[in-house]
Amino acid sequence: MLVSEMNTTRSGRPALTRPDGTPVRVLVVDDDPDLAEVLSGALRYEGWEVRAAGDGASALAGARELRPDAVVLDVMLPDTDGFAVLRSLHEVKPDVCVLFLTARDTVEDRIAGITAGGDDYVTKPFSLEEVVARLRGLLRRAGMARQQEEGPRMTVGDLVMDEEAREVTRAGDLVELSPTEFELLRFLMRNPRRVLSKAQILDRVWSYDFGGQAHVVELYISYLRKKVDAGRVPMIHTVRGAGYVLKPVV
Amino acid sequence: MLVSEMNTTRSGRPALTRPDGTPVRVLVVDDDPDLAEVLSGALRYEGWEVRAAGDGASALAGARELRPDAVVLDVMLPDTDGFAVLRSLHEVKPDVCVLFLTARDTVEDRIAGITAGGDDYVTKPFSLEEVVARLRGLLRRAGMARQQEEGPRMTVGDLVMDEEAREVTRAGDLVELSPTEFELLRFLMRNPRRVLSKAQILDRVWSYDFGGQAHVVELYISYLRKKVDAGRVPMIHTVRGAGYVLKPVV
DNA sequence: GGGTTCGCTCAGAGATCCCTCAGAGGTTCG
DNA sequence: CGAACCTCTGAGGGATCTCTGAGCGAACCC
Repeated sequence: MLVSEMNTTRSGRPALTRPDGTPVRVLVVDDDPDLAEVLSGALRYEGWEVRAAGDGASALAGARELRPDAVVLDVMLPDTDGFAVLRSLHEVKPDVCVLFLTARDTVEDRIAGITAGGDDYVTKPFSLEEVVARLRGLLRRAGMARQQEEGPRMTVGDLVMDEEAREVTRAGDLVELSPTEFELLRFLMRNPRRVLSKAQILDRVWSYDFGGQAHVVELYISYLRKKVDAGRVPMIHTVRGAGYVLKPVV
Repeated sequence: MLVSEMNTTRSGRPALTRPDGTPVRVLVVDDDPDLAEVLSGALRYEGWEVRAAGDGASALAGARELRPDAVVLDVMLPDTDGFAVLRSLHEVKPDVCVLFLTARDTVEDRIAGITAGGDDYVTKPFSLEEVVARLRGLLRRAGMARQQEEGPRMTVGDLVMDEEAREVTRAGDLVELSPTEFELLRFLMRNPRRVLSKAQILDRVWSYDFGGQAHVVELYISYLRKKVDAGRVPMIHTVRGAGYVLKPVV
């Protein structure tokens, strides 16, 4: 296969593909057009084929047409509730993975049983990294894993992240991270050798409704350095005026 | 056999398979579509091939087509009762295993009749872990046990669980557990080194109609720690903001 | 070299998460 | 019918996490 024919993300990273090498297909269902747009953009950036819908009816129509591998589905929809849509979706395509989006106070309500079938959910407001990570997890477990680097393990130099165990080691030593630190590092590790601006990081790692300053990114980079680079050859580098890079030690 | 051809669960665990290596086939019969959906999802997650039916007639049709190894059968059905279906099922496939779903107040002699035939039952409302465990037990006893790790014994580090004897030992010492504690630990042991969220645990270990808070999970984790980790190197770890992991002591 | 911008780090307030205890209500079993 | 056990709710308290603000140093620009 020619390199030019290879399915890659816009970022140049090899994409998670279907077994036949074609892009993963995802349907996004949310009645907030802005949110649907942001989500679709983020998923396209992963190199996936995306289609959006605003209600249950068009979600079903979209599913019939696209035959998606995964669906990102808001639990609260104008016409029906998510659980009914889930059933119809499984009728259309029994092996589809579903990632539910729920409001924080809906969690205990109708979510019962959803994760039992292997599906998953995230609560609003979420970060795009989290949505992408969960989707990748779902797709991987469902067998959509043609990518070489497959398995829940990610490596940059001597830095290793096991997403399932939520464990990070540097040169074999365990590095304990808070949730935000973990997500930030995951984003950096998924984009090694590539300068990421503070704005980019903020957009991906922090929830979409975060109102604060880009200053937090500096703060969390400093936390990460203390834990990941502590006393070792640094992997996290500042590019003044541009952002940060994670580079494997040569 | 290639690794890629191996029949595995979505969670990556090796699946229980038929003697020829193909997935176990299960028919789910329940007239509540939500429940049938959740059950089917959970069984598919085990790596099994599942088909659902909502009444006795379509159950028979499904059985003729799928030729299932096991049937999960609601005793109360809209058109007939489960026992009539059972008789017809045995005509279609004499060696099929049956797991009955019964209401709490089902007459006792009927239950006695069920278990006499080597089949089993669970009372509603049940937890998915319980259904899956019972099915695995039935299939194992029926000779559907090609999996290496077969036998009713499960081991993580020095922690050993005998599912049939309902006995748990840590480093040889007997650990006495209540029913819920036992099921929680079984779920953890079936997913070692893998962070499980409170929602996941709730969906799997508690009954599908449980309306309470995820707070109970914390409580039961604390009970388990007192019994399993008591005075020893801890195996149960909290991952703040994510869930819990069971890890063998290194 | 001096001023300015940019980035790093410390300190601390407030929020959140998690653990544990105590006890009510239900169930089981003798 | 009573005792033991089990399950769950609620509250308190402690630990951790996240973010703001401020001070300081380094890099950049003239």
